[in-house]
Amino acid sequence: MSIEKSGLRVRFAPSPTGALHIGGARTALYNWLAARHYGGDLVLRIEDTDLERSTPENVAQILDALRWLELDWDEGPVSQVGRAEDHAAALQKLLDSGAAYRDAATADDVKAWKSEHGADRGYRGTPSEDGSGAIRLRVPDDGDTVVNDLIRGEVRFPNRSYDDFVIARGDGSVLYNFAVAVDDADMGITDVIRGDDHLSNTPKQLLVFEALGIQPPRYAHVPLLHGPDGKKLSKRHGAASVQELRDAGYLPAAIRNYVALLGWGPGDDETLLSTAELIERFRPEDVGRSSAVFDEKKLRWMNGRYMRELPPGEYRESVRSFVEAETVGRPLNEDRFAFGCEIVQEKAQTLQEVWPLIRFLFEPPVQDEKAWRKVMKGDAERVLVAVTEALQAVPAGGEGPNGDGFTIEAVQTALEPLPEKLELGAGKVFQPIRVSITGTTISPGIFESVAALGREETIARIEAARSRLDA
RNA sequence: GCCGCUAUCGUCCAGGGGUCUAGGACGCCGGAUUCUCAGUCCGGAAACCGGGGUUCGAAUCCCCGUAGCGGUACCA
Repeated sequence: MSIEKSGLRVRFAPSPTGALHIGGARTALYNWLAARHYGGDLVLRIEDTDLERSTPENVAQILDALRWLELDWDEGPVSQVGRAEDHAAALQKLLDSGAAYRDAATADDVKAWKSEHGADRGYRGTPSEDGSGAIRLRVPDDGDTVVNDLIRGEVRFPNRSYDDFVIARGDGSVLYNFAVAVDDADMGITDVIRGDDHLSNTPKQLLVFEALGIQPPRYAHVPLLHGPDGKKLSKRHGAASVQELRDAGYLPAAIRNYVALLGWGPGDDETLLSTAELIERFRPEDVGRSSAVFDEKKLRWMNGRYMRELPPGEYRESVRSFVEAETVGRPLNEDRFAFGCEIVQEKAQTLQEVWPLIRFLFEPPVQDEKAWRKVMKGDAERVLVAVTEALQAVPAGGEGPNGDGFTIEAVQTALEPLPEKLELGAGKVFQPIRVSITGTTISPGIFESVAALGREETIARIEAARSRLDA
Protein backbone atom coordinates (compact mmCIF):
# COMPACT_ATOMS: atom_id res chain seq x y z
CA MET A 1 0.00 0.00 0.00
CA SER A 2 2.87 2.26 -0.75
CA ILE A 3 2.41 5.55 -2.48
CA GLU A 4 6.08 6.00 -3.23
CA LYS A 5 5.98 7.18 -6.79
CA SER A 6 7.74 9.97 -8.46
CA GLY A 7 5.73 12.29 -10.61
CA LEU A 8 2.10 12.85 -11.08
CA ARG A 9 -0.33 9.97 -11.20
CA VAL A 10 -3.89 10.60 -12.21
CA ARG A 11 -6.71 8.28 -13.04
CA PHE A 12 -9.85 8.21 -15.05
CA ALA A 13 -12.41 6.02 -13.34
CA PRO A 14 -15.65 5.76 -15.26
CA SER A 15 -18.47 3.56 -14.16
CA PRO A 16 -19.54 1.53 -17.15
CA THR A 17 -23.18 2.44 -17.15
CA GLY A 18 -23.40 2.95 -20.89
CA ALA A 19 -21.85 5.06 -23.57
CA LEU A 20 -19.21 7.60 -22.62
CA HIS A 21 -20.87 10.97 -22.76
CA ILE A 22 -19.21 14.24 -23.47
CA GLY A 23 -18.86 15.10 -19.79
CA GLY A 24 -17.00 11.88 -19.10
CA ALA A 25 -14.91 12.48 -22.18
CA ARG A 26 -13.91 15.88 -20.87
CA THR A 27 -12.92 14.44 -17.49
CA ALA A 28 -10.85 11.83 -19.32
CA LEU A 29 -9.29 14.53 -21.47
CA TYR A 30 -8.40 16.73 -18.51
CA ASN A 31 -6.76 13.81 -16.76
CA TRP A 32 -4.93 12.89 -19.93
CA LEU A 33 -3.76 16.46 -20.52
CA ALA A 34 -2.58 16.74 -16.93
CA ALA A 35 -0.64 13.49 -17.22
CA ARG A 36 0.93 14.50 -20.50
CA HIS A 37 1.63 18.03 -19.39
CA TYR A 38 3.48 16.96 -16.28
CA GLY A 39 4.93 13.80 -17.76
CA GLY A 40 2.97 11.64 -15.34
CA ASP A 41 0.93 8.49 -15.63
CA LEU A 42 -2.74 8.05 -16.39
CA VAL A 43 -4.39 4.99 -14.92
CA LEU A 44 -7.65 3.73 -16.29
CA ARG A 45 -9.85 2.15 -13.69
CA ILE A 46 -13.27 0.75 -14.31
CA GLU A 47 -15.63 1.43 -11.45
CA ASP A 48 -17.65 -1.72 -11.90
CA THR A 49 -18.76 -2.54 -8.38
CA ASP A 50 -22.31 -1.95 -9.48
CA LEU A 51 -23.05 -5.54 -10.47
CA GLU A 52 -26.23 -4.68 -12.36
CA ARG A 53 -25.10 -2.01 -14.73
CA SER A 54 -21.56 -3.09 -15.38
CA THR A 55 -21.65 -5.23 -18.46
CA PRO A 56 -18.73 -6.19 -20.70
CA GLU A 57 -20.48 -4.38 -23.52
CA ASN A 58 -20.59 -1.15 -21.56
CA VAL A 59 -16.94 -1.45 -20.65
CA ALA A 60 -16.05 -2.11 -24.27
CA GLN A 61 -18.01 0.92 -25.35
CA ILE A 62 -16.08 3.19 -23.06
CA LEU A 63 -12.69 1.83 -24.06
CA ASP A 64 -13.73 2.14 -27.67
CA ALA A 65 -14.73 5.77 -27.20
CA LEU A 66 -11.46 6.63 -25.46
CA ARG A 67 -9.41 5.00 -28.17
CA TRP A 68 -11.35 6.75 -30.87
CA LEU A 69 -10.68 10.05 -29.14
CA GLU A 70 -7.02 9.05 -29.19
CA LEU A 71 -6.71 9.28 -25.43
CA ASP A 72 -4.33 6.59 -24.33
CA TRP A 73 -3.56 5.42 -20.82
CA ASP A 74 -0.47 4.11 -19.14
CA GLU A 75 -1.98 1.48 -16.86
CA GLY A 76 -5.13 -0.54 -16.82
CA PRO A 77 -7.91 -0.90 -17.41
CA VAL A 78 -8.08 -2.08 -13.82
CA SER A 79 -11.32 -3.63 -12.69
CA GLN A 80 -12.44 -2.40 -9.33
CA VAL A 81 -14.22 -5.68 -8.76
CA GLY A 82 -10.93 -7.44 -9.42
CA ARG A 83 -9.44 -5.67 -6.44
CA ALA A 84 -11.83 -7.28 -3.97
CA GLU A 85 -9.03 -8.84 -1.94
CA ASP A 86 -7.36 -5.50 -1.39
CA HIS A 87 -10.67 -4.00 -0.37
CA ALA A 88 -11.26 -6.83 2.07
CA ALA A 89 -7.82 -6.33 3.58
CA ALA A 90 -8.41 -2.62 4.08
CA LEU A 91 -11.81 -3.36 5.53
CA GLN A 92 -10.38 -5.80 8.03
CA LYS A 93 -7.79 -3.27 9.05
CA LEU A 94 -10.46 -0.72 9.87
CA LEU A 95 -12.54 -3.29 11.70
CA ASP A 96 -9.52 -4.31 13.75
CA SER A 97 -8.62 -0.77 14.65
CA GLY A 98 -12.21 0.04 15.56
CA ALA A 99 -12.45 2.76 12.92
CA ALA A 100 -15.28 0.75 11.40
CA TYR A 101 -17.88 -1.49 12.95
CA ARG A 102 -20.79 -3.72 12.07
CA ASP A 103 -24.18 -2.20 12.69
CA ALA A 104 -27.24 -4.42 12.97
CA ALA A 105 -29.57 -1.66 11.85
CA THR A 106 -31.07 -2.11 8.40
CA ALA A 107 -31.40 0.58 5.80
CA ASP A 108 -35.03 0.96 6.83
CA ASP A 109 -34.09 1.32 10.46
CA VAL A 110 -31.77 4.16 9.58
CA LYS A 111 -34.38 5.80 7.42
CA ALA A 112 -36.79 5.72 10.32
CA TRP A 113 -34.16 7.14 12.63
CA LYS A 114 -33.50 9.97 10.25
CA SER A 115 -37.12 10.94 9.86
CA GLU A 116 -37.28 11.18 13.63
CA HIS A 117 -34.13 13.20 14.07
CA GLY A 118 -34.11 15.34 10.99
CA ALA A 119 -31.49 15.37 8.30
CA ASP A 120 -29.19 17.93 9.83
CA ARG A 121 -27.85 15.24 12.05
CA GLY A 122 -25.72 12.31 11.00
CA TYR A 123 -26.68 8.79 12.01
CA ARG A 124 -24.42 7.08 14.47
CA GLY A 125 -24.89 3.34 14.83
CA THR A 126 -23.89 0.90 17.49
CA PRO A 127 -21.71 -2.15 17.01
CA SER A 128 -23.84 -5.26 16.72
CA GLU A 129 -23.36 -8.06 19.23
CA ASP A 130 -23.31 -10.98 16.83
CA GLY A 131 -20.93 -9.54 14.26
CA SER A 132 -23.54 -9.26 11.55
CA GLY A 133 -24.84 -6.27 9.66
CA ALA A 134 -23.45 -3.64 7.35
CA ILE A 135 -20.06 -2.16 8.07
CA ARG A 136 -20.01 1.54 8.89
CA LEU A 137 -17.15 3.94 9.26
CA ARG A 138 -17.06 6.04 12.39
CA VAL A 139 -17.47 9.71 11.63
CA PRO A 140 -16.51 12.18 14.32
CA ASP A 141 -19.28 14.37 15.66
CA ASP A 142 -17.18 17.46 15.97
CA GLY A 143 -15.08 19.44 13.60
CA ASP A 144 -15.02 19.77 9.88
CA THR A 145 -13.50 17.71 7.17
CA VAL A 146 -11.90 20.08 4.74
CA VAL A 147 -11.18 19.49 1.11
CA ASN A 148 -8.34 21.52 -0.27
CA ASP A 149 -9.50 21.65 -3.81
CA LEU A 150 -7.20 22.82 -6.59
CA ILE A 151 -10.10 24.55 -8.27
CA ARG A 152 -12.49 25.47 -5.46
CA GLY A 153 -10.02 26.29 -2.76
CA GLU A 154 -10.76 25.21 0.78
CA VAL A 155 -14.19 23.68 1.20
CA ARG A 156 -15.36 22.72 4.69
CA PHE A 157 -17.92 20.10 5.50
CA PRO A 158 -19.26 19.76 9.05
CA ASN A 159 -18.77 16.19 10.22
CA ARG A 160 -22.02 16.07 12.13
CA SER A 161 -24.00 16.28 8.91
CA TYR A 162 -22.51 13.00 7.72
CA ASP A 163 -23.77 9.61 8.77
CA ASP A 164 -21.52 6.87 9.94
CA PHE A 165 -21.72 5.77 6.36
CA VAL A 166 -21.79 2.22 5.14
CA ILE A 167 -18.53 1.15 3.55
CA ALA A 168 -19.45 -2.49 3.00
CA ARG A 169 -22.60 -4.53 2.93
CA GLY A 170 -23.32 -7.33 5.36
CA ASP A 171 -21.80 -9.83 2.96
CA GLY A 172 -18.57 -7.89 2.87
CA SER A 173 -18.98 -6.38 -0.60
CA VAL A 174 -17.63 -2.87 -0.55
CA LEU A 175 -19.31 0.38 -1.49
CA TYR A 176 -18.17 3.12 -3.76
CA ASN A 177 -16.78 5.74 -1.39
CA PHE A 178 -14.70 3.13 0.35
CA ALA A 179 -13.48 1.36 -2.76
CA VAL A 180 -12.46 4.62 -4.41
CA ALA A 181 -10.37 5.71 -1.48
CA VAL A 182 -8.69 2.33 -1.11
CA ASP A 183 -7.99 2.16 -4.83
CA ASP A 184 -6.63 5.67 -5.05
CA ALA A 185 -4.41 4.89 -2.09
CA ASP A 186 -3.18 1.55 -3.44
CA MET A 187 -2.55 2.94 -6.87
CA GLY A 188 -0.56 5.85 -5.57
CA ILE A 189 -2.80 8.41 -7.21
CA THR A 190 -1.43 11.88 -6.55
CA ASP A 191 -4.19 13.95 -8.12
CA VAL A 192 -7.84 13.18 -8.46
CA ILE A 193 -9.42 15.15 -11.28
CA ARG A 194 -13.09 14.40 -11.51
CA GLY A 195 -16.57 15.85 -11.77
CA ASP A 196 -18.00 18.27 -9.31
CA ASP A 197 -20.70 15.80 -8.39
CA HIS A 198 -18.09 14.06 -6.28
CA LEU A 199 -17.21 17.09 -4.19
CA SER A 200 -19.76 16.32 -1.48
CA ASN A 201 -18.50 12.75 -1.33
CA THR A 202 -14.90 13.74 -0.95
CA PRO A 203 -15.08 14.17 2.85
CA LYS A 204 -16.17 10.54 3.12
CA GLN A 205 -13.19 9.47 1.09
CA LEU A 206 -10.93 11.68 3.14
CA LEU A 207 -12.29 10.04 6.27
CA VAL A 208 -11.40 6.64 4.85
CA PHE A 209 -7.87 7.82 4.10
CA GLU A 210 -7.59 9.11 7.62
CA ALA A 211 -8.84 5.86 9.12
CA LEU A 212 -6.35 3.99 6.96
CA GLY A 213 -3.58 6.34 8.02
CA ILE A 214 -2.72 7.25 4.46
CA GLN A 215 -1.96 10.61 2.93
CA PRO A 216 -4.81 11.51 0.57
CA PRO A 217 -4.23 12.79 -2.98
CA ARG A 218 -4.86 16.32 -4.14
CA TYR A 219 -8.31 16.95 -5.54
CA ALA A 220 -9.50 19.01 -8.45
CA HIS A 221 -13.25 19.02 -8.94
CA VAL A 222 -14.17 20.25 -12.37
CA PRO A 223 -17.60 21.75 -12.95
CA LEU A 224 -20.22 19.57 -14.51
CA LEU A 225 -21.30 19.89 -18.09
CA HIS A 226 -24.93 20.66 -18.59
CA GLY A 227 -27.31 19.97 -21.41
CA PRO A 228 -29.20 22.76 -23.15
CA ASP A 229 -31.86 22.33 -20.46
CA GLY A 230 -29.38 23.33 -17.80
CA LYS A 231 -29.40 19.94 -16.14
CA LYS A 232 -26.44 17.73 -15.47
CA LEU A 233 -25.44 16.03 -18.68
CA SER A 234 -26.33 12.38 -18.63
CA LYS A 235 -27.44 9.48 -20.74
CA ARG A 236 -30.72 11.22 -21.19
CA HIS A 237 -29.06 13.89 -23.27
CA GLY A 238 -28.54 11.37 -26.02
CA ALA A 239 -26.99 13.63 -28.61
CA ALA A 240 -23.86 13.97 -26.58
CA SER A 241 -22.30 10.55 -26.38
CA VAL A 242 -18.92 10.11 -27.98
CA GLN A 243 -20.13 7.45 -30.39
CA GLU A 244 -22.93 9.68 -31.52
CA LEU A 245 -20.54 12.50 -32.18
CA ARG A 246 -18.40 10.12 -34.19
CA ASP A 247 -21.40 9.00 -36.20
CA ALA A 248 -22.37 12.62 -36.77
CA GLY A 249 -19.06 13.14 -38.52
CA TYR A 250 -16.91 14.98 -36.01
CA LEU A 251 -13.15 14.57 -35.90
CA PRO A 252 -11.46 13.43 -32.67
CA ALA A 253 -9.05 16.34 -32.72
CA ALA A 254 -11.88 18.83 -33.06
CA ILE A 255 -13.77 17.24 -30.21
CA ARG A 256 -10.69 17.36 -28.02
CA ASN A 257 -10.15 21.02 -28.79
CA TYR A 258 -13.78 21.94 -28.26
CA VAL A 259 -14.28 19.94 -25.11
CA ALA A 260 -11.06 21.21 -23.56
CA LEU A 261 -12.48 24.71 -23.84
CA LEU A 262 -15.59 23.79 -21.89
CA GLY A 263 -14.58 25.00 -18.48
CA TRP A 264 -11.06 25.95 -19.35
CA GLY A 265 -9.36 28.62 -21.42
CA PRO A 266 -5.72 29.11 -22.32
CA GLY A 267 -5.69 32.57 -20.78
CA ASP A 268 -5.46 34.51 -24.00
CA ASP A 269 -8.13 34.57 -26.67
CA GLU A 270 -6.97 31.55 -28.64
CA THR A 271 -9.69 29.07 -29.50
CA LEU A 272 -8.05 26.82 -32.05
CA LEU A 273 -5.48 24.83 -30.14
CA SER A 274 -3.69 21.78 -31.39
CA THR A 275 -3.36 18.82 -29.09
CA ALA A 276 0.28 19.71 -28.54
CA GLU A 277 -0.72 23.22 -27.52
CA LEU A 278 -3.42 21.85 -25.27
CA ILE A 279 -0.89 19.65 -23.51
CA GLU A 280 1.52 22.50 -23.17
CA ARG A 281 -0.95 25.00 -21.81
CA PHE A 282 -3.40 22.95 -19.74
CA ARG A 283 -3.17 23.06 -15.99
CA PRO A 284 -5.91 21.59 -13.80
CA GLU A 285 -5.85 24.55 -11.46
CA ASP A 286 -6.82 26.85 -14.32
CA VAL A 287 -10.13 25.13 -14.87
CA GLY A 288 -13.08 27.41 -14.17
CA ARG A 289 -15.57 26.95 -11.39
CA SER A 290 -18.91 27.26 -13.10
CA SER A 291 -20.67 24.67 -15.17
CA ALA A 292 -20.74 24.89 -18.94
CA VAL A 293 -23.27 24.02 -21.58
CA PHE A 294 -22.35 21.79 -24.48
CA ASP A 295 -23.05 23.74 -27.68
CA GLU A 296 -22.98 21.66 -30.82
CA LYS A 297 -23.02 24.70 -33.10
CA LYS A 298 -19.58 25.73 -32.00
CA LEU A 299 -18.29 22.19 -32.29
CA ARG A 300 -19.53 22.15 -35.88
CA TRP A 301 -17.70 25.31 -36.70
CA MET A 302 -14.53 24.04 -35.11
CA ASN A 303 -14.86 20.70 -36.83
CA GLY A 304 -15.10 22.48 -40.17
CA ARG A 305 -11.86 24.25 -39.42
CA TYR A 306 -10.14 20.97 -38.66
CA MET A 307 -11.55 19.32 -41.77
CA ARG A 308 -10.23 22.06 -44.01
CA GLU A 309 -6.76 21.71 -42.57
CA LEU A 310 -6.57 17.95 -43.15
CA PRO A 311 -4.14 16.76 -45.83
CA PRO A 312 -6.20 15.51 -48.82
CA GLY A 313 -5.36 11.88 -48.17
CA GLU A 314 -6.46 12.03 -44.56
CA TYR A 315 -9.54 13.94 -45.51
CA ARG A 316 -10.51 11.22 -47.95
CA GLU A 317 -9.93 8.43 -45.46
CA SER A 318 -11.96 10.26 -42.81
CA VAL A 319 -14.84 10.66 -45.21
CA ARG A 320 -14.62 7.13 -46.59
CA SER A 321 -16.78 5.25 -44.11
CA PHE A 322 -19.52 7.84 -44.44
CA VAL A 323 -19.59 7.43 -48.20
CA GLU A 324 -19.27 3.67 -48.12
CA ALA A 325 -22.25 3.48 -45.82
CA GLU A 326 -24.26 5.01 -48.66
CA THR A 327 -22.80 2.90 -51.45
CA VAL A 328 -22.94 -0.57 -49.98
CA GLY A 329 -22.92 -3.30 -52.56
CA ARG A 330 -21.48 -1.06 -55.24
CA PRO A 331 -17.81 -0.64 -56.04
CA LEU A 332 -16.59 2.84 -55.22
CA ASN A 333 -14.99 4.72 -58.08
CA GLU A 334 -11.80 5.78 -56.31
CA ASP A 335 -10.74 8.47 -58.74
CA ARG A 336 -14.09 10.11 -58.58
CA PHE A 337 -14.20 9.78 -54.84
CA ALA A 338 -10.81 11.43 -54.51
CA PHE A 339 -11.73 14.25 -56.83
CA GLY A 340 -15.10 14.70 -55.15
CA CYS A 341 -13.38 15.05 -51.80
CA GLU A 342 -11.05 17.67 -53.17
CA ILE A 343 -13.82 19.88 -54.44
CA VAL A 344 -15.80 19.83 -51.19
CA GLN A 345 -13.04 20.05 -48.63
CA GLU A 346 -13.58 23.77 -48.19
CA LYS A 347 -17.30 23.40 -47.82
CA ALA A 348 -18.35 20.74 -45.34
CA GLN A 349 -18.41 21.20 -41.58
CA THR A 350 -18.83 17.55 -40.70
CA LEU A 351 -17.90 14.32 -42.43
CA GLN A 352 -21.56 13.53 -42.67
CA GLU A 353 -22.20 16.57 -44.84
CA VAL A 354 -19.88 15.40 -47.57
CA TRP A 355 -22.04 12.67 -49.08
CA PRO A 356 -25.02 14.83 -50.00
CA LEU A 357 -22.67 17.15 -51.86
CA ILE A 358 -20.99 14.47 -53.95
CA ARG A 359 -23.79 11.96 -54.19
CA PHE A 360 -24.53 12.96 -57.79
CA LEU A 361 -21.15 11.56 -58.80
CA PHE A 362 -22.16 8.07 -57.80
CA GLU A 363 -25.86 7.91 -58.48
CA PRO A 364 -28.27 9.24 -61.08
CA PRO A 365 -29.69 12.57 -59.95
CA VAL A 366 -32.82 12.42 -57.84
CA GLN A 367 -34.88 15.34 -59.00
CA ASP A 368 -35.93 17.86 -56.41
CA GLU A 369 -39.16 19.09 -57.98
CA LYS A 370 -39.10 22.39 -56.16
CA ALA A 371 -35.66 23.06 -57.54
CA TRP A 372 -36.81 22.08 -61.01
CA ARG A 373 -39.75 24.45 -60.99
CA LYS A 374 -37.62 27.26 -59.69
CA VAL A 375 -34.85 26.94 -62.22
CA MET A 376 -36.10 25.14 -65.31
CA LYS A 377 -38.14 27.90 -66.83
CA GLY A 378 -37.74 30.92 -69.05
CA ASP A 379 -34.45 30.73 -70.91
CA ALA A 380 -33.49 27.38 -69.44
CA GLU A 381 -33.86 25.41 -72.64
CA ARG A 382 -31.94 27.91 -74.71
CA VAL A 383 -29.24 27.90 -72.07
CA LEU A 384 -28.90 24.14 -72.03
CA VAL A 385 -28.54 24.00 -75.79
CA ALA A 386 -25.73 26.51 -75.65
CA VAL A 387 -24.12 24.71 -72.74
CA THR A 388 -24.14 21.42 -74.58
CA GLU A 389 -22.50 22.99 -77.57
CA ALA A 390 -19.88 24.66 -75.47
CA LEU A 391 -19.08 21.45 -73.64
CA GLN A 392 -18.88 19.42 -76.78
CA ALA A 393 -16.33 21.87 -78.04
CA VAL A 394 -14.00 21.15 -75.14
CA PRO A 395 -10.98 19.44 -76.65
CA ALA A 396 -10.78 15.76 -75.88
CA GLY A 397 -7.68 14.47 -74.15
CA GLY A 398 -6.41 12.39 -71.32
CA GLU A 399 -6.63 15.17 -68.79
CA GLY A 400 -9.19 15.59 -66.04
CA PRO A 401 -10.56 13.30 -63.38
CA ASN A 402 -12.33 11.19 -65.99
CA GLY A 403 -9.52 11.29 -68.53
CA ASP A 404 -11.74 12.97 -71.06
CA GLY A 405 -10.27 16.44 -71.22
CA PHE A 406 -12.77 17.83 -68.69
CA THR A 407 -10.46 19.54 -66.29
CA ILE A 408 -11.83 22.26 -64.03
CA GLU A 409 -9.93 24.80 -66.10
CA ALA A 410 -11.16 23.49 -69.45
CA VAL A 411 -14.76 23.44 -68.27
CA GLN A 412 -14.42 26.90 -66.86
CA THR A 413 -12.95 28.20 -70.10
CA ALA A 414 -15.89 26.74 -71.99
CA LEU A 415 -18.67 27.87 -69.69
CA GLU A 416 -17.52 31.16 -68.27
CA PRO A 417 -18.18 33.26 -71.42
CA LEU A 418 -21.72 31.95 -71.77
CA PRO A 419 -23.62 34.38 -69.55
CA GLU A 420 -22.31 37.32 -71.53
CA LYS A 421 -22.84 35.58 -74.85
CA LEU A 422 -26.43 34.76 -73.96
CA GLU A 423 -26.94 38.13 -72.28
CA LEU A 424 -28.08 36.48 -69.09
CA GLY A 425 -27.04 36.60 -65.47
CA ALA A 426 -24.59 33.96 -64.41
CA GLY A 427 -27.18 32.35 -62.18
CA LYS A 428 -29.55 31.96 -65.11
CA VAL A 429 -26.89 29.99 -66.94
CA PHE A 430 -25.29 27.92 -64.21
CA GLN A 431 -28.31 26.94 -62.16
CA PRO A 432 -29.96 24.97 -64.99
CA ILE A 433 -26.73 23.04 -65.41
CA ARG A 434 -26.62 22.33 -61.71
CA VAL A 435 -30.19 21.12 -61.57
CA SER A 436 -29.64 18.97 -64.66
CA ILE A 437 -26.63 17.14 -63.33
CA THR A 438 -27.41 16.98 -59.61
CA GLY A 439 -31.18 17.27 -59.41
CA THR A 440 -30.79 20.01 -56.81
CA THR A 441 -29.72 23.61 -56.51
CA ILE A 442 -27.00 22.70 -54.08
CA SER A 443 -23.65 21.37 -55.20
CA PRO A 444 -19.96 22.14 -55.29
CA GLY A 445 -18.83 24.85 -57.71
CA ILE A 446 -20.34 24.32 -61.12
CA PHE A 447 -17.06 23.99 -63.03
CA GLU A 448 -15.79 21.56 -60.43
CA SER A 449 -19.01 19.58 -60.51
CA VAL A 450 -19.04 19.27 -64.31
CA ALA A 451 -15.39 18.27 -64.40
CA ALA A 452 -16.00 15.67 -61.70
CA LEU A 453 -18.94 14.16 -63.55
CA GLY A 454 -17.11 14.08 -66.86
CA ARG A 455 -18.01 14.74 -70.45
CA GLU A 456 -20.24 11.79 -71.17
CA GLU A 457 -22.46 11.86 -68.09
CA THR A 458 -22.75 15.61 -67.96
CA ILE A 459 -23.93 15.88 -71.51
CA ALA A 460 -26.27 12.93 -71.08
CA ARG A 461 -27.87 14.45 -67.99
CA ILE A 462 -28.30 17.80 -69.66
CA GLU A 463 -29.83 16.04 -72.63
CA ALA A 464 -32.24 14.24 -70.31
CA ALA A 465 -33.24 17.53 -68.74
CA ARG A 466 -33.83 19.04 -72.15
CA SER A 467 -36.15 16.26 -73.16
CA ARG A 468 -38.13 16.68 -70.01
CA LEU A 469 -38.35 20.37 -70.79
CA ASP A 470 -39.71 19.52 -74.21
CA ALA A 471 -42.35 17.20 -72.91
C1' G B 1 -35.36 19.71 4.66
C1' C B 2 -29.98 19.53 5.46
C1' C B 3 -24.83 20.07 3.43
C1' G B 4 -22.07 22.08 -0.56
C1' C B 5 -20.86 24.46 -5.27
C1' U B 6 -21.89 28.23 -8.87
C1' A B 7 -23.65 33.12 -10.89
C1' U B 8 -20.05 38.40 -17.17
C1' C B 9 -23.45 38.72 -24.21
C1' G B 10 -28.33 33.15 -26.34
C1' U B 11 -23.61 29.74 -25.62
C1' C B 12 -18.14 29.07 -24.42
C1' C B 13 -13.82 31.66 -22.65
C1' A B 14 -11.24 36.45 -20.87
C1' G B 15 -11.20 40.50 -17.32
C1' G B 16 -10.16 39.33 -10.16
C1' G B 17 -10.56 47.32 -7.18
C1' G B 18 -9.32 52.48 -11.43
C1' U B 19 -6.66 51.43 -18.21
C1' C B 20 -14.28 48.37 -18.73
C1' U B 21 -17.75 53.57 -23.20
C1' A B 22 -16.37 45.08 -20.41
C1' G B 23 -12.42 41.83 -24.78
C1' G B 24 -12.27 37.18 -28.05
C1' A B 25 -14.95 32.88 -30.20
C1' C B 26 -19.62 30.28 -31.77
C1' G B 27 -24.40 31.58 -33.03
C1' C B 28 -27.50 35.63 -34.83
C1' C B 29 -28.30 40.13 -38.17
C1' G B 30 -26.31 43.04 -42.46
C1' G B 31 -22.73 43.60 -46.51
C1' A B 32 -18.88 41.58 -49.94
C1' U B 33 -17.09 37.22 -52.81
C1' U B 34 -21.71 39.82 -60.06
C1' C B 35 -22.92 30.29 -60.04
C1' U B 36 -26.23 27.64 -55.65
C1' C B 37 -25.15 25.96 -50.83
C1' A B 38 -21.31 26.11 -47.72
C1' G B 39 -16.81 28.47 -46.78
C1' U B 40 -14.05 32.99 -46.50
C1' C B 41 -13.69 38.40 -45.58
C1' C B 42 -15.86 42.96 -43.51
C1' G B 43 -19.46 45.35 -40.29
C1' G B 44 -23.36 45.19 -36.39
C1' A B 45 -26.69 43.99 -32.27
C1' A B 46 -25.86 41.39 -27.76
C1' A B 47 -23.81 40.56 -20.84
C1' C B 48 -21.38 42.12 -15.37
C1' C B 49 -28.58 38.01 -11.25
C1' G B 50 -30.88 41.54 -7.23
C1' G B 51 -30.06 44.34 -2.70
C1' G B 52 -26.94 46.07 0.91
C1' G B 53 -22.07 47.15 2.54
C1' U B 54 -16.23 48.14 2.29
C1' U B 55 -13.70 51.94 -0.68
C1' C B 56 -12.16 58.27 -3.28
C1' G B 57 -13.57 54.35 -6.77
C1' A B 58 -16.53 47.67 -7.53
C1' A B 59 -18.02 43.46 -12.99
C1' U B 60 -13.96 42.72 -9.63
C1' C B 61 -13.78 42.29 -2.11
C1' C B 62 -17.69 41.13 2.01
C1' C B 63 -22.80 40.01 3.57
C1' C B 64 -27.84 38.83 2.52
C1' G B 65 -31.32 37.36 -1.00
C1' U B 66 -32.62 34.88 -5.44
C1' A B 67 -31.78 31.30 -9.06
C1' G B 68 -29.37 27.05 -11.05
C1' C B 69 -26.77 22.73 -10.05
C1' G B 70 -24.68 18.75 -7.09
C1' G B 71 -24.71 15.64 -2.76
C1' U B 72 -27.55 13.78 1.07
C1' A B 73 -28.33 5.16 -0.70
C1' C B 74 -26.44 -1.49 2.31
C1' C B 75 -25.87 3.37 -6.47
C1' A B 76 -21.54 4.87 -8.91
